[in-house]
Amino acid sequence: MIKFRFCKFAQINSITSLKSRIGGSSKTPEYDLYRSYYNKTIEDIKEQPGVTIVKNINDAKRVIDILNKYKKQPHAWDTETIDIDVKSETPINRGKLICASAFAGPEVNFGNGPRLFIDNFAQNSDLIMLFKEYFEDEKILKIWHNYGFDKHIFGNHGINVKGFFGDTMHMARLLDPSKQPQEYSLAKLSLAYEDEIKLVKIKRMECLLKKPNLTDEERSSLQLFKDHLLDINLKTSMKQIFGQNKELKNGQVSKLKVYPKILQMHCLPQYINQWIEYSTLDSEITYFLCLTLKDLLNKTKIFYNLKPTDPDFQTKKSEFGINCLGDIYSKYWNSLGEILTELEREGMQVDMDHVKNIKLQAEEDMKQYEQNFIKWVQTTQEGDVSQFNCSSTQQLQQLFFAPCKKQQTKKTPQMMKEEEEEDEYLSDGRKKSIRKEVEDLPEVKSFQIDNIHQIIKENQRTPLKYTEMHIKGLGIEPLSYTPSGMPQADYNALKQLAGDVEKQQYGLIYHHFVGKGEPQKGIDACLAINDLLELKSIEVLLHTFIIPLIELTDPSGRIHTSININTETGRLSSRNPNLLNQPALEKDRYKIRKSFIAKKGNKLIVADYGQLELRVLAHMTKCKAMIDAFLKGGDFHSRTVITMFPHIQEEIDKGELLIEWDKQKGKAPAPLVKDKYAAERRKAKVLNFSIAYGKTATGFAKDWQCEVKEAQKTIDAWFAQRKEVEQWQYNVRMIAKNQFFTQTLLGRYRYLEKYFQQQTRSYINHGLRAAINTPIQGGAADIVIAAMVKIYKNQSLKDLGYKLLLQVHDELILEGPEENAQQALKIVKELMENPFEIQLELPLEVDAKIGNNWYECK
DNA sequence: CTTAAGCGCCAC
DNA sequence: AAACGTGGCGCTTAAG
Repeated sequence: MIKFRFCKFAQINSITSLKSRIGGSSKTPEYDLYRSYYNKTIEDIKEQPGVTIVKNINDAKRVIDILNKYKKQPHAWDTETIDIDVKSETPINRGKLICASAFAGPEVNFGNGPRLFIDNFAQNSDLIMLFKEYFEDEKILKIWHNYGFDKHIFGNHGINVKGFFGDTMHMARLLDPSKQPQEYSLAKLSLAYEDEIKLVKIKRMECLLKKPNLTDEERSSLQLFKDHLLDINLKTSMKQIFGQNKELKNGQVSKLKVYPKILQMHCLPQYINQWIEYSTLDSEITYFLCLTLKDLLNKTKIFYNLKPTDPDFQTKKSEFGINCLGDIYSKYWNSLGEILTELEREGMQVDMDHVKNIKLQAEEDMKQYEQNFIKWVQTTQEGDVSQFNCSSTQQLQQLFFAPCKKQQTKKTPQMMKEEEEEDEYLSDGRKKSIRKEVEDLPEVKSFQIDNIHQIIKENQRTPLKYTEMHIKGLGIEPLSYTPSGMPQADYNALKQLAGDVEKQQYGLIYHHFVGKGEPQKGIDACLAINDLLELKSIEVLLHTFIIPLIELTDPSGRIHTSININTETGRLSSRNPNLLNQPALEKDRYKIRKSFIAKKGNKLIVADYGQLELRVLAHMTKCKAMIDAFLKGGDFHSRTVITMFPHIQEEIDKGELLIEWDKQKGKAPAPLVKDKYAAERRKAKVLNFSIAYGKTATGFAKDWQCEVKEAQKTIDAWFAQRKEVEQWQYNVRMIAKNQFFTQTLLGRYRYLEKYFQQQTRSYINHGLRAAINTPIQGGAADIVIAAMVKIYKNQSLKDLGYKLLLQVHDELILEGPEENAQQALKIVKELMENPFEIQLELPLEVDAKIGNNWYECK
């Protein structure tokens, strides 16, 4: 092999010399360099047995004919991309394809065998466009791993991929949602299901070899596959194949691993063969993994609400007409896979003027609070602390609670696991830390700060970049401790220090200063901490919501979050940015939800399920009291209150108290529960929500600031009328303990071995809480997913121009033409209230609103 | 420069 | 013996 053919090339042959071009423009000198070199590389590629390489138009045309010839069977695809940082960026309008690989079955011979590699770089950079018609043919089914990503990348090339057969990541999630998130990578799954995949491969081969009308082409493909590919079952990670230990200047080898850039692997002769092997293996594994997972999903039967002792255990279908996980996939999750990509691409329109406005406002508001607080901190310190960082937890811990001893921490299951594990190394060669031991806080601790005054230390000529700031602790008794044993400096703790400043009920720090005979200082401290709390709350809004919104909105003014199915309960999650945790209305001081708007001429429809999880609980437990309360309607928590307190029930019976009153009918003839018994109602509400989470008396006592006994009495009062819930929870816990799983409304499984294998109480308790929570939370997710599928498939909504934009756990957001809003709203409500063919034990209620922005619709 | 841990906080 | 379930993510700090 001729290396360094061009002199100038030496500079990019070294892995480290090339600065990351990821996310950059492809019209750069570096790219040109790759292009010029690549022409030669691609000509010199060694043909690998079993792999067909497409490197010109003629190859492409020939291969497309073959793909079309096998259009009756699904084809697995995978892509490799540049110009995108996959960790932090949406692939929408970002990222380009440099090659694609396919596998359509071991018998499908693309010329040199069943693995297909399509080049799409340099002189071939539009080769993929020849496949446009193929990809857009919805009759030809394609298999993907993490479909959303590839679909968007193709979208960037103007190819609207259709014919979605399945996503192996979603299949694996459905089959077993209880793994760590990183365990769903193609590499990890191929390892986890290695044995099953091998069997599927062999069976497939046997079946194909028996095929009566096998062509010569097919026979030779099968032979190539058998000789060269059949035994390759595991995908090695890119890091493993291409990672090298960095060479230090002194010639030693560092533990630091370095990796070539994607383009280097694609373009440099020393990588290209391995690169092609690596890329084509991806689609081949996706193909067999899909067959394997489909099989496993179909084999995983669902017998919900049936005990093994029931006579029809083996034969009875679930009430939803679902026999196995495979049915859930084909009925709901397959569509969901397609729906999520559409939500992502559609995105939400952002009112940039509003966001920029509130950004300025927030920054302005923060200034004064920050000044006030730091000014106060300065009064407690001898040295200069003008650079005190209010966002630093450590500095706050030091300021308030030092000196203090760290609390002895109990070993968490996580720590026990870490102790057992062998040393793990991080990608940069560092040993993965085994949870650092924290130390006691000294009275004075120093922190590194920017040397803004350009102070020059003794024995130094120039000012160093950093200098030190010393913080002397006030020595307040810590109120609570973090898991690592440090004093907690969260909202709760700081609030207790400050007290209620408005009401002049000063908090613990006031008493601290009073003890020292300085009450005025105490008041000042409370005021300062109060300002700090204000500052922190604004900071959170600014940094978690406002700034990311500005940074991540695309040039056309829409924001595209990426939506994942990656929770253990089957809920969705959202990233870049997370749009599912927008501040609740009460906390949204800058009305951030007003930033999410409908396009001009459009309206948003926001449709919420009312008390969805409680309804799922009522349905699954068949709890009479709860179902009854829901059927009667009105304020559910008020209804809960009256069943818990007999004297309140009496007042209702006598007509001295009302559950609800329509204000349009004038003044209420009697007081309402939510007014007269506001405190009780609040408790009932918390109970209603928290019991599903498995919260205990101790937890309630802490929240309500009462004795555990009293909390237990309230809980008992709740359960007294809801015996079915108690019984159901008992049953579910028993199944969890004995069989290590729990099931959602639709019968999806969540496996709990990991909680019960560890024999620590904390882990087991966690498992038991997860067991009773998952059916409810996951059941609610099942309902919303079913509703999304119904909405997506509804022709009337399509005709009205309404499209789904987002799901927020129990809420769906759609956008469409203003003139059709009322009509669409009716349909959406109807579909959401009837997500299944069957009716539940109680109706589902949906509250839907029309508005110009998300705020208006709430 | 990078990565990761720890903390804290947002939602349902 | 623990004490409320499911997530994403920004910031600080430490370390290679």
